Amino acid sequence: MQATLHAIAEPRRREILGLVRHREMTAGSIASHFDVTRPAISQHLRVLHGAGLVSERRQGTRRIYRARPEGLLELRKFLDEFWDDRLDALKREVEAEQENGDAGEGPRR
Amino acid sequence: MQATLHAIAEPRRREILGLVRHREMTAGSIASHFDVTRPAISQHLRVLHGAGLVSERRQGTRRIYRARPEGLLELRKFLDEFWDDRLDALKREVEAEQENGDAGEGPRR
DNA sequence: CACTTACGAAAGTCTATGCTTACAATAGCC
DNA sequence: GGCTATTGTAAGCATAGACTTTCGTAAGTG
Repeated sequence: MQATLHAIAEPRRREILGLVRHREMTAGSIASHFDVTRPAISQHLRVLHGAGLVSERRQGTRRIYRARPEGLLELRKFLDEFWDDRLDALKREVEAEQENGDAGEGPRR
Repeated sequence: MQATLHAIAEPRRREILGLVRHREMTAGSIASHFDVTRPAISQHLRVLHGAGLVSERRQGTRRIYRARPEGLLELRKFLDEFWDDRLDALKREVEAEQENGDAGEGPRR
């Protein structure tokens, strides 16, 4: 998950993901969408591939990339758990507050 | 969302989030869980707070922090959309493949 | 008021990283 | 075999960022 977060924390890499989200693209055509040099994009693609966020397929000398949404599964799970746990905690707090119902307490803070 | 990703891409900051996920904590008690200096944690807390991932409350000279799961909403949405879109695309591809049913094509790749 | 406690802010250091300019590798074409 | 096209790799550079030490600040306490 560290690799996933590190990969998508970089704006350019998220843009790349957006490009290959629906269709396959060669490294070259991906690079042509940006104003940085091709090797820079190549390095981003390596990071994305290393994190399992894109698949790489070779066709002759071309390399064809495509988004791999499964690569985001672990992160999604992390966020969902965090979210649920926190909401549960809020719920427990509210309930505890109601149980020791010392009226006239007034709004805290 | 850039701020959110930047914030949680750092492992130490995720640990901090884990600490204050269920309970409030002062900056000092948070820092005591790590082997780096207190100012380092203070800087992490500033990043987390700037990204809206923790709330900050002052009580005398103490600063009390707590996780703010709402701060993850936008990122969750981004991931969900990405996920759904991509699965939809896969579905469309499979259907298209079935429609032009040239049998004997065999498994690709 | 002096003293302590609990912090953040500022400045400097060191590493990580995104970028560039070479260069190498591999596949097709004549 | 040469030639071109498409791409990754290597090395170097400049900026970002995580950390440290030092200092400043605000709230209590005697």
